[in-house]
Amino acid sequence: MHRSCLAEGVPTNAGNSWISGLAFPDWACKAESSPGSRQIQLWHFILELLQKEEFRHIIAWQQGECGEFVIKDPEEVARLWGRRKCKPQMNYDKLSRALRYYYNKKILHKTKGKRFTYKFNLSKLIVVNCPLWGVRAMPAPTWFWPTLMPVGVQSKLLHCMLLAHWATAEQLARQWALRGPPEASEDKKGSSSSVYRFISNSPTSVITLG
DNA sequence: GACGGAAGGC
DNA sequence: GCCTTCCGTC
Repeated sequence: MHRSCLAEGVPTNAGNSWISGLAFPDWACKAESSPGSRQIQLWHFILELLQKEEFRHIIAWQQGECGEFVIKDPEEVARLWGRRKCKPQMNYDKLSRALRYYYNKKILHKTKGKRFTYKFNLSKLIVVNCPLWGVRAMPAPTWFWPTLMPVGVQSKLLHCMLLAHWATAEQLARQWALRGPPEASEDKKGSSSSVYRFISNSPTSVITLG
C-alpha cells in the first residue's frame, strides 16, 4: 500500500479500530473496501477521525444526536484530509463542497442552524438486531438479505450497518459498563444476533445471517 | 458559512 | 464515480 505522503497523526487503517471501547475489525475501516473506488472516501475518513480519541478536539460526535457530528476545527480537518489525499491545497471550502455532494446521495445532511455540524443519514439504516432500540434479535427479512446479493451491495449494506452501530456505540458502551458485554450475559443464548456478534464476526459470517 | 453549478482530474 | 477547484449567489 503506497501512501508516501501520509503524515503522522493522520489515522490509518492498521489494526482494529476502537470507539467508546468497542473494537471494530480491520475490514470495517478499510478505505479500499469502499465500493466503486480504490481510494478512501471522505465520509469514511470522517468516520475514522470520529472514532479516535486523539481527534476529538477537531471533530466529534454531537452528544445526544445519533449520527450528528461537529467539525470543531474545520481547517485542521481539511488539512488532515488533504494530507491523506496528497492535496496540500485542501481547505474547508473544498472539503465542504465534497460533503455537500453527499446530500443527494443521502449519506449526509446538514444540520441547519448549527455551524460545521453535519449528520449521517440513519433514517434508512438497519434497526434490526439492535438491543438498545428494543428490537429483539430476529432473522433478517428476506428483502434485506437476498440469497444472491452482489458483492457491491453487500459492501454497501455493511457500510450502512456500520454507520448504525457507530451511531449507537456511545450508548452501547454505557450499557456494557453496567451489564457487561452480551457474551457475559444471557443475551448471547438462542438465535440472538446481537450487535456484539455483528461487530466481532467477519463480514462473511454476517452476510450469511438469515 | 452554506449552497450548488461547472469544469476537470484520476 | 468521487472528488478538487473555482466561483457566483444568498
